[in-house]
Amino acid sequence: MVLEERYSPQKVELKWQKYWADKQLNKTGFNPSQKKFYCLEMFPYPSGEIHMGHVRNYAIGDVVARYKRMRGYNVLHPMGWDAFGLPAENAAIKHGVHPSEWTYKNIEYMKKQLNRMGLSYDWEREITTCSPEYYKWNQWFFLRMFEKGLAYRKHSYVNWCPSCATVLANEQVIDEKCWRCDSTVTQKKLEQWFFRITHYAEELLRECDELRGWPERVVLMQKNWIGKGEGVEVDFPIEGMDEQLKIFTTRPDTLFGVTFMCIAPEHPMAEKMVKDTNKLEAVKAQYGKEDEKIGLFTGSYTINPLNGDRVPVYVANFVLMEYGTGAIMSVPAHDQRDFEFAKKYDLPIKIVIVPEDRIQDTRYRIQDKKNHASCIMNHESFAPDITEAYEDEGIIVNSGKFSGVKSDSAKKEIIQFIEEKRLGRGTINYKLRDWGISRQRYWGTPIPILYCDKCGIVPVPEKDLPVILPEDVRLTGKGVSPLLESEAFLNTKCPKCSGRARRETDTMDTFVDSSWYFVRYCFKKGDINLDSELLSPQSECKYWMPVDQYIGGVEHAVLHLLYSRFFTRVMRDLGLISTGEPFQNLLTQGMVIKDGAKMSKSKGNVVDPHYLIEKYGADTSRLFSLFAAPPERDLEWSDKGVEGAYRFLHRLWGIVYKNREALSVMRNDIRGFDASRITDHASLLLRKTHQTIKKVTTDIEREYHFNTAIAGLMELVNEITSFEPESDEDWKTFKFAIERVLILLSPFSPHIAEELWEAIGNEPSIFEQQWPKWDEEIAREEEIELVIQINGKLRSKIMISQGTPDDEIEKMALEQQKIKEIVGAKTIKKVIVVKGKLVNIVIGE
RNA sequence: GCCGGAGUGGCGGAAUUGGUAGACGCAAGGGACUUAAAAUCCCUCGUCCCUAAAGGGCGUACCGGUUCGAGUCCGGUCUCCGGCACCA
Repeated sequence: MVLEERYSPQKVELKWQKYWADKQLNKTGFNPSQKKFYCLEMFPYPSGEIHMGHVRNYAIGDVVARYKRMRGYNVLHPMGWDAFGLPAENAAIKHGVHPSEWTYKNIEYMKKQLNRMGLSYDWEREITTCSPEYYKWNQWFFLRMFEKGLAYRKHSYVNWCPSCATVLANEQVIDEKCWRCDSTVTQKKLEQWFFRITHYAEELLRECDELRGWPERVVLMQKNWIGKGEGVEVDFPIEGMDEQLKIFTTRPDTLFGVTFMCIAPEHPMAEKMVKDTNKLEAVKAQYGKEDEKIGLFTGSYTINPLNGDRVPVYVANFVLMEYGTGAIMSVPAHDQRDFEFAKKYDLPIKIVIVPEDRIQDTRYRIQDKKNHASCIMNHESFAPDITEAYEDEGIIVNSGKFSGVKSDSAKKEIIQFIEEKRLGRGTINYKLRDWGISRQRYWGTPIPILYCDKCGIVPVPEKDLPVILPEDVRLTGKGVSPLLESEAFLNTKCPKCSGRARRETDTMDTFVDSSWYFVRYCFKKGDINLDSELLSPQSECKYWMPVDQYIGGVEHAVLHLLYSRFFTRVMRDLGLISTGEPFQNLLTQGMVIKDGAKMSKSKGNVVDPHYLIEKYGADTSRLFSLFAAPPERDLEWSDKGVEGAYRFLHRLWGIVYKNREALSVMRNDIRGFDASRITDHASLLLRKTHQTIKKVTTDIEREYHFNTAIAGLMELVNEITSFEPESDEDWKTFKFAIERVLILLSPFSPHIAEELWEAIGNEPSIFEQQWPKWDEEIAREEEIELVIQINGKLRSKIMISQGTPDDEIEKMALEQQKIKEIVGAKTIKKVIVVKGKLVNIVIGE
């Protein structure tokens, strides 16, 4: 209880961290009658040390959790470890330490660091994804999805790093290079396990509109990622063959402008049409290369079913097999890619859309009389002089009975025509692809599948879960997947026929782990039966889900967040949970920047949180990172700014120290005090205190604008500093102001708030206090500053009392000496009075 | 290229619904205390003109518009950042 003169954060912080842990203040209660709040921050990868991004992320989350607790919510605020992943394998290769050992050691250290920050986690719900008791359920979900056809195996092209000998996820490919070893990534065809996320494409897209608590840009990124395209599939008969070429287009209004066709190198028809396999292989090798469009004439022609045009078919490296039908119609006049291709291979260009304002230009109109087919055959272009494709809307020309129609209505008419004539049908395509989850790595969840010579693909029976990741493997970083070399793991018996079977050696993408961890937090840690826990009618999950506030970096805007939305829907459809949307509100915090760039070791601009906390303490570190910018914006790090935050806490400490005796002796009977006996200067402080309670509360509620909330607290502390109590009522007001400051500060800088709270004679813990309320009456200013403008320019200010009627305000303004001088003999045209704010006098020349 | 977001003092940022631009903090300058320094405290601090004090002009990337009044709304331009990128 004896307050030291000098604020030493180390002492204070360790003291209270121990106290909170002993008292189990952060333990989650389960009380279905109490309103709940699930506050979650994205869990870290245990790389070894926390960085400033973590400090910021977790400081924000901790403020939310502590604030909501004080607002009377039952708060779930858990933490865990995204513990599978390649860095552990790299460490193993480099230092010869087992990934498991490396990971658990990192977790131990990082947990200490998080605790040193004073974060209010309930560690009884800690998750470690690399523990069998966790990843067992990855496997369990996999089996359920396999049963439902949501997990399947297929051949596809994947990003392949030849040096690391593994598949890479899209986000691990940076400018066509491997993020780890910088070698050029190639496309490789591999058989892989996929989750059928596309099954939920429409729902995931549609329900984006329900994500009202998400930042708009993140929702938009998800929408774009899913990429719905509405169009039409059309069958083009192939000349001399009994087959049709099915194409997809979103531009049926350009169907009459088709002058050639392109198919993907992997398209089944390519091999049938192209005789020279060497040439076809050459195009295949260039598949997906963006620098150059390469084509190969197949020798075949198709007939445009709308106008009978005979058009050549090309194999082209830029046509994607994965989207649409793998075949496109090419309209060089109205698609820039087709235009470039046409120019390169000297193919005809036919205009079918003219901008509305150029419809009188005769060059575009006359073609209908000509024989299209012969024009194309003779390479006589309809539009020899254009330099680029016209991709916008306009009037349809050269398109038979559709000529003269505006392109947007032509789209509908042509689709209708196609469907009536049974030439094709309206379709929807999505850019979203199924999620490839196979990784040729060791440190991940084994995929619970067996390959039996007789029975084929056999799922591991549920009772045999988990399929344990073997410990005794050799990690070299070269050659094949490490699990392939573990004989004991690889060879097993088929559960169906008891014959010889081989295990799947690929492991799961670590994004699987993080796609449902928020559900696992709803229960205590340890080896639980998640299945029956979830299905129990009293399931804690029903109470806690969905997450009320999720906080993390914007770099997961699509991947992790989209996967989680998908997984949650799968769990819902399996009857395990009732909500489909996992995160009610999402806050994406900005990056921590220094010297204009993201902190990174290679740039040498890293601030080490360990050093920071050693020097200034957790309270200062937290306070600065919350004060320097609003959470969603990038935060420019400033060592001097940290000093400023430190000074502020020192100053507060100093005030309390100076008055410690008087403050602690005084009884806390503030509620009963007589406001009529209060002195003028004390009533100003009292008002400011109520105004600050209001400001801090509304700033937190207003999208967590902690920076302005803290600024408000600084203002109040400035006033307290210059306040000198004399009478009893003064002292009471003074103590009241300090107490409010401490409670309002406590979510931001918890330790110092707790220490000073105790020092002025209160029982800990300050976190058992209710969040203060303000009195609107007391907070209201009696007098307001009225701004007087003339023609919108500020000319004078006067003090008036609150609630002065408009006509009186007007009169007072016009009577001002200065205003009279300016107005002089000029006519007053109009006077505008804005209540409580200003008067604008409009005068003539 | 397409889709977003943002441009405010020397700096980080305030200004919540169209109503006093620059809260709060940092830096800088001046002063007090000190043998001295650090720490602390006090004052100044967008810019230009002018003044003895006062005043006044300009100012939220740039150009224009709406309005009694625009950082805020509308149209156009420029710059920076982010996402997607041969998706037919």
